[in-house]
Amino acid sequence: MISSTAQDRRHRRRQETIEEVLDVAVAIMAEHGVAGLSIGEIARRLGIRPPSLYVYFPSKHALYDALFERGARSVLAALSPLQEPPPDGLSLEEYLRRSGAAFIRWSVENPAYSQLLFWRPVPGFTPSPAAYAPATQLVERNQACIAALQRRGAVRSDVDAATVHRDWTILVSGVVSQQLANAPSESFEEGRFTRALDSLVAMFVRHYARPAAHGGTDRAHDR
Amino acid sequence: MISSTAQDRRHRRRQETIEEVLDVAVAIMAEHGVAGLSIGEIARRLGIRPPSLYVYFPSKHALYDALFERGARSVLAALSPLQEPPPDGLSLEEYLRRSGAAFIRWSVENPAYSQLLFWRPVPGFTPSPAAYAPATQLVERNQACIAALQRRGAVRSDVDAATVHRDWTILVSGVVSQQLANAPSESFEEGRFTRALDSLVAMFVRHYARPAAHGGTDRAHDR
DNA sequence: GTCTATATGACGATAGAC
DNA sequence: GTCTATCGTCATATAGAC
Repeated sequence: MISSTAQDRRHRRRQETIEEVLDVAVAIMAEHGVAGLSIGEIARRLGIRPPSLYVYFPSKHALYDALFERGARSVLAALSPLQEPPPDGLSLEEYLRRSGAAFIRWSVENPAYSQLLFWRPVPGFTPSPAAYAPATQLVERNQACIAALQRRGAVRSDVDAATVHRDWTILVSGVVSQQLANAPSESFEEGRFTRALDSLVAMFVRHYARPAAHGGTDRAHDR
Repeated sequence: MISSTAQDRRHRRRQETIEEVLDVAVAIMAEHGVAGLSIGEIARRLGIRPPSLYVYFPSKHALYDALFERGARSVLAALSPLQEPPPDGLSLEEYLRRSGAAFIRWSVENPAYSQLLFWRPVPGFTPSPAAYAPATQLVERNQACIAALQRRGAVRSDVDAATVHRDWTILVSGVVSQQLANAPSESFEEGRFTRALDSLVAMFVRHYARPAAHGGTDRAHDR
């Protein structure tokens, strides 16, 4: 049993070191770009020699894989407070505004992760299924929410939920892509593209929401 | 005069070599990603030694700069047939559909260039003003077209043309970003995101077009 | 188990012979 | 203009001290 606690301590210490390595790696990616990450630079900042890093990660690709999984878990956590079954009285507009804002905020505040996750800028690197799993979960959750809103009558019934979801991901990824490529230093609040979200949600809802029953706020294109 | 023609020939020969180098570089970027470009690989494919390339480009960044300018000129050329002042009877919807399709098609058919131009995946590289000029011209042209359509009465007058242009670039870059990141091997015609263009144009026009005068096809949100 | 020391080969880049 | 030789740095890998 003593050996067990010793193992635990060793294991915990190892995990702490791994987290430290990943933290430094994220900082370097944020400064020099995702492809600008180098083993030597990580070791330099940690005050160790490059070969020591191979104790924790068998290769640079394995390091990228851990970063990918960490990033996917992070964005999943950033979106978890408002996901799964959207609260009952929540309108499509409110759901899109909240989930869109949360995702876009995370993306511009974690540019290194979002580039690694959504742009694939590392030549030979493909994430492992394990690292990819949280990312898949994110997409599925979002798609399930839109489908639920459609069953609830908040979304036009003459279009596939998958199509609505696809178009929504295009809008959101367009905002992120434009903001990060053209003005990466602007904050979420003051970003010239992030501020377009409300306008885009209005446009999207106008096109895809089921028109309200109590009058004619909108009537083209449905049915 | 003889020396002049000799110089011309030398100069032409040099330009041909430069174009050859750039062609090979684009092919490598398409295979291994923009950051996967290497001087050694270019030399290998051209059957020369790496140092010989420094006769034509003083550094790898200068090579990227030439590639950036070449890409910007290429996309500008791909869009030039339908630009500047949009033809008189052309509706907003038709203009967006055509210019959007042309840009998206170029982007998915030239993924290496579009990543270099719009994603900035090379750590220390920033394009020179000369290389950047054609890209600026592209944006200005598009913005001018939207402003012209607004003056002509095809676009709502209660919003800034710059806002309309910003939202349009978000849609288009969203399509490109999603298509290249998730399914880069799909063609423009069969792409699961490129095919969303018509639907997105419809959504966009519904929100931003000035409603037709002859009836009530649409009436919400337009002053 | 974790580190230092050291080796290999590829890279971007420069100097200088031809 | 093209080459050889060379430099410093990188990712990667192995050997061996503690």
